Amino acid sequence: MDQKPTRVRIVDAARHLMLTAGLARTTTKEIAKAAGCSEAALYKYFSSKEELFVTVLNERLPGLGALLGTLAADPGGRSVEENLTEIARSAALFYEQTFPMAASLYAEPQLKHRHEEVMRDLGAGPHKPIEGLDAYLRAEQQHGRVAPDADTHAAASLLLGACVHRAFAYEMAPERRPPRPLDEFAAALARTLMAGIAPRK
Amino acid sequence: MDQKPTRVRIVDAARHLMLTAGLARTTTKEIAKAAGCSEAALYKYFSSKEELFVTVLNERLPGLGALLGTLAADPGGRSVEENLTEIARSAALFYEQTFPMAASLYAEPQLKHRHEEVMRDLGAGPHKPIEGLDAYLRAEQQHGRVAPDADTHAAASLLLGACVHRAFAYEMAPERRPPRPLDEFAAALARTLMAGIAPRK
DNA sequence: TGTACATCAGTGAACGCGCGTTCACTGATGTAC
DNA sequence: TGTACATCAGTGAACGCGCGTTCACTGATGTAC
Repeated sequence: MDQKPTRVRIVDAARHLMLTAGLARTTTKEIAKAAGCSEAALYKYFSSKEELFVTVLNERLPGLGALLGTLAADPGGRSVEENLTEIARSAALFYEQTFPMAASLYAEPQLKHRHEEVMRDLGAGPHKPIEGLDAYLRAEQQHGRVAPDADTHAAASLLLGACVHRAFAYEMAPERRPPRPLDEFAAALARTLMAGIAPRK
Repeated sequence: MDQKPTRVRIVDAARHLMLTAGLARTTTKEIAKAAGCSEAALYKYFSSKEELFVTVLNERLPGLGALLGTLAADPGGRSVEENLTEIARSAALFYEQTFPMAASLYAEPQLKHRHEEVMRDLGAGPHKPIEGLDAYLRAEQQHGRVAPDADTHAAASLLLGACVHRAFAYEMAPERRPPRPLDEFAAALARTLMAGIAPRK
């Protein structure tokens, strides 16, 4: 059982600390300790701590785009409401993981700005899932499974917004659990939203 | 034109820096400079920097509860959709102001934890607006202006979530403006949501 | 009124500490002959 | 095969810096007699 390469262990350690300890407590010393190497070793692979952070953000943050893109191309055999439930579930899990780290960036405007530049060049960003869901809903509109006069952008904002809010309000406050389990929450959002955008019979 | 008391100038300066410069760049030196006093003066009024921060968070963050409480007690002469539009407008403005500062706390778990304790003792917190809006919607349900089988909690999560998400995705990224102006956004959310929870005729 | 003292908001300069970063170095592995 | 050298991942110890905090002090104002 030989170890992973040092570079990988460093990025993993940094990511783990950023998620659990908060950006401010993620120091070079702590990263090195968690990665099992010296602080000096960090600088063999990254020119600065900021570059290491940007690497973590770009290499190790999961994307939400895949699921949304797939659905827009092929809605599958399920109803719109079932798809929306699944999207809400995935989005809530995604934001639970991602949100604390993204939020941290508001404390370090310089780091946030560098991250945003990279995101923009990649065509990514927090507005992308909205656009993806919007595209999916418009595709369903074409198929007549969503009312022709429905505001798909508003609907996308509502659904994903509720998932972000859940992460914002209830994560990292371990003593206060969300009032509803994830599955029930996702289903309720999809049902409530669907009632507003379903085609009139 | 005599000045405001030093304590007030310190808290104002700290708040302003937290909002504009980010938590990590809000140092005692910068606060003192902005308040026009010495760093030592900070310690005449606050026992530590953290206490100053907690003071700012508790004394100077606006609340969203007031509007929601008023509406629950007295829906006024307007339609539910009009009220929801107004709520969405207020909430979006509120989160635009508040969100960057609240998000900063994710970088400093210790500070975040202290803030949460105070919030809990005050009975406040980010889940409260949801509960307030939920209460308002249930009141409207009593009056027959919201469908009896509507999921009011899901509806509240959707509306306020979309407002948080707007702040999250588009604030502090000055080059990328939100795709829709605030008024239009708020109206679209209210209309889309209302279609789902209005009583069936 | 003048005088002696108490109070108190605020300061300048220094403090120790932990941070990100650098530097000269080591020891293992590969390679040429 | 042995020997001399090159390469390279990684290190221990130190560096300067900026941070939050403290301390002895000042100078203005209030108060007792």
